[in-house]
Amino acid sequence: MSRSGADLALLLLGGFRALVDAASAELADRGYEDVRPVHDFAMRAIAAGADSASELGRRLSITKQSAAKTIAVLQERGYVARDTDPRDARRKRLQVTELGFDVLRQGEAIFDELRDQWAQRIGAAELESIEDHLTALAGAQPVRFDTPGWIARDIGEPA
Amino acid sequence: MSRSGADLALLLLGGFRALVDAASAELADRGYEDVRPVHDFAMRAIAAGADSASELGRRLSITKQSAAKTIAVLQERGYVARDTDPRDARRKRLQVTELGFDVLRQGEAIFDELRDQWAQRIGAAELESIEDHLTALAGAQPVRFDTPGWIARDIGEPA
DNA sequence: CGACAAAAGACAGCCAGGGTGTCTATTATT
DNA sequence: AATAATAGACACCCTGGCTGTCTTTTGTCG
Repeated sequence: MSRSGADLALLLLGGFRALVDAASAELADRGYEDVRPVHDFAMRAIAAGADSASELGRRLSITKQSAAKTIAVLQERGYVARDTDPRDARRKRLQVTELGFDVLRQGEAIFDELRDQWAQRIGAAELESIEDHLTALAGAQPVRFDTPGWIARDIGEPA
Repeated sequence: MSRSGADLALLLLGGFRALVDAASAELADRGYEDVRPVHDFAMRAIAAGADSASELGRRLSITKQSAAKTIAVLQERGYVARDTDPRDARRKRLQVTELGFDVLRQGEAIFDELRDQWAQRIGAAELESIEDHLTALAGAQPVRFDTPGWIARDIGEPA
């Protein structure tokens, strides 16, 4: 049965949301109710070397001001620390805190568990085939993870 | 090569965005620069029978107030008409205009063209296999298409 | 070395598309 | 007839994006 292009797009979105919603719910169950997917993603980038608002903005393909906003939230919640950069007085250097790393580790484990479940349901080879195809079709572009609103929202919806 | 669960989620999102961004850009090229994916989706639901703000909200799994907001935008732009419902004085009956149907038809054609391109790149059977698997994994859940911000944004990003 | 350009972060205000709360009018149910 | 449920309108809020502006600091160039 051949589907419409719009159905395909919605299936991809549905798959994404199934994973992300499940991961967010599990993280909330583990005590991290205030961690949105975009926060997790930003922390990953910071942990990977984006140690300033401007660099984080470049990594996430968003403006430095938006990045700074996210950083402020993460700092407020104790996931990220921000101090002056000894090498450059203009900059503030970012670091993921121990708490932040704990979120990252747990998030990683949860996502991998969810993926395993998918592999068990459709077969590991099939899942890898999907991943390879998607990589070929869309994986070359850096995916923009900007997720205002819905993906950053509290779990427990819809209204 | 086995990937992480988070990578899988991002691949799905990347695929979705590749399709949606391309479709939005093409629609804009055809003169519909003010049509966001969420607008297209809302119009589909209205055309399919969601003839009131409350029903549209239920279809999209959003509040009636949010639905009303989207409707107001669509009405303003001439894609949807809203008049009193002769059967129920509480209601406003919604209808997609001719202009709105034109957007829907073009959007449909564009998405199908994009899907065909994918089928040509990875093979029609492979693409259908992906669709079937995704349907099995996540297709049973109504996907919430609420897309504040990024997906509703103008084409031409990132900044 | 000085002038100028580029970069950093902070501050301010704006936006889209979600949300909640409240209200009045209408319809449905008991 | 009384009450419950529903509709839309209005108001305000939120998140995570955006743009513009500013001052300070660093880098580049003549």
